[in-house]
Amino acid sequence: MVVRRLRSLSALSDPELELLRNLGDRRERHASGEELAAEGGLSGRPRFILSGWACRQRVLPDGRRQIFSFLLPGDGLGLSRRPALELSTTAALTALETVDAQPVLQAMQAGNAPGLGRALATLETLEQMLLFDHLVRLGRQTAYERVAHFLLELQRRLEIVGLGDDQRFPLPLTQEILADALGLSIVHVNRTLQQLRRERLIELRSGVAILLERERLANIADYRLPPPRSAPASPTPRRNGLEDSAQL
Amino acid sequence: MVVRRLRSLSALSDPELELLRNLGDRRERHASGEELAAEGGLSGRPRFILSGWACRQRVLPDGRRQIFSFLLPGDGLGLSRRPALELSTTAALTALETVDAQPVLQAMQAGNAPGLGRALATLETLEQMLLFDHLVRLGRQTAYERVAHFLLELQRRLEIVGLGDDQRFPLPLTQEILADALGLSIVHVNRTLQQLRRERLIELRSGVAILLERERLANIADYRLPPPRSAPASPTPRRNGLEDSAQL
DNA sequence: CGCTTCTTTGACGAGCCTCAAACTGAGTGG
DNA sequence: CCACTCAGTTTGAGGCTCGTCAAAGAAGCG
Repeated sequence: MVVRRLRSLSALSDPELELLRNLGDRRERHASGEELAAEGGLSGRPRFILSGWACRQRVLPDGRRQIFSFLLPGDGLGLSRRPALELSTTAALTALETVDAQPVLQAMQAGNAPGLGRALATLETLEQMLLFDHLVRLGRQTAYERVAHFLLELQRRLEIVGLGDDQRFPLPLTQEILADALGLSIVHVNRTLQQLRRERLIELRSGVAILLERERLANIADYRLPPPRSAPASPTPRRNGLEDSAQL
Repeated sequence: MVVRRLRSLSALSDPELELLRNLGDRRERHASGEELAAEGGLSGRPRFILSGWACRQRVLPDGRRQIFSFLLPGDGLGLSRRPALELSTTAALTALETVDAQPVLQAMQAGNAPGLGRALATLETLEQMLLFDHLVRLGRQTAYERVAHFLLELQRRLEIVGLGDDQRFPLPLTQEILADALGLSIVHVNRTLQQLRRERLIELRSGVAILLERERLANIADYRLPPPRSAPASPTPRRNGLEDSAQL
């Protein structure tokens, strides 16, 4: 999972791969709904996600909530060492399994992991790109476009780490969570999904999404995918990212 | 300007201050509307803004535009060395004056500018906080709240660098730019501003904004200011940040 | 089976957008 | 000094998108 994600960002040397594969101990499990860190920077507890979904969000005093980003298997939490402010909270959306990423950061600081350094730098850039995409969705797209764009983003991200294929992927989110991410009401998310289904663009049932017509969706949402960084991921036994125990 | 901004983030040693003050050469001027860098990372041309306003934005193929953030005097462009992707473009909103920030980055890499390192790290964190604030505005606030929140943010940021006081500040933006930042139509921005004026919460004329009732605005918009980092800025001869020649 | 959580549907209204046009102010040139 | 233009602001009318309220199904779970 993590190996796969980082390799998609930069070539890694054998010792670097070895380091990643040895991260296996120091695993941790978190229940759905658990708060992983009060701060945005998560300073001091850098981790990788092995399985499950989390999100970064802010809750307003009147109960409104805005989700900033989703964290999927292979993504990192708190990898950038920044002074922490109350930027956002990170919460597990499903049961979650993580590993300590500290050894990776140490190797980088010691200077003997240039590939990992590049990979993590690119990871940060990509995260920022996702934030920008999200701003465009919220600021300049209709509900219909937002949902389509968001589903395409998830499809792509999950395919990269080997969860799902080019049209099918796990989607363990309630419509309330979608609403809080996309800046819509639950009811309107529901109606929008129905419309996409009625038009045979997507299918959605029991935690699995299927993009029936990716091309048309991409046109609707003006979805442009990031330029590929390295060799495309090789086919892998399909997993849904929500198993009890996940690989690195 | 730059000195003031960075000092508000971290204590700086005398040599560090000296370094900043010697940045003066290698100034550059940019006309309003000019594109400063095609990429988000701006890699290779790190700069500080001495005077004028810029923004980071993305333009959709159908002409819609979303502004991600505003860059004010004292802010940096392309300071983080990230692999550049087509994340966003940076454009000057007014005539702009910048200086090369390369010497600062070099001193940091050489390891002999810990204060500057902290300052720039905090700067990045604050930038991300602004992005999150922006996401909340776009996703979960009404037009009325958005405008109020945004004006409060600008007031605070400009006060920190000594432009304007606790209720008055320069605002060289057209309503079209406001609309593209706040995810609204020009017409609706106009109506919202009128409402705020009618209710005697703000005044707006010829490039200057006045927040008549900051407290009430802050309540309306649920605006919470970031925790202060160091001593409050000392009073300074007021400037509007748009002069022909600006100080460091 | 009965609870809770999630999804779905309907009715209604408010917020915001679009279109269109008038108005203002700052140049620019005759 | 007066058209004239051009960018920006303001106003009105009308309509679509999306939110709110309410309640009825489904679906998971002990």
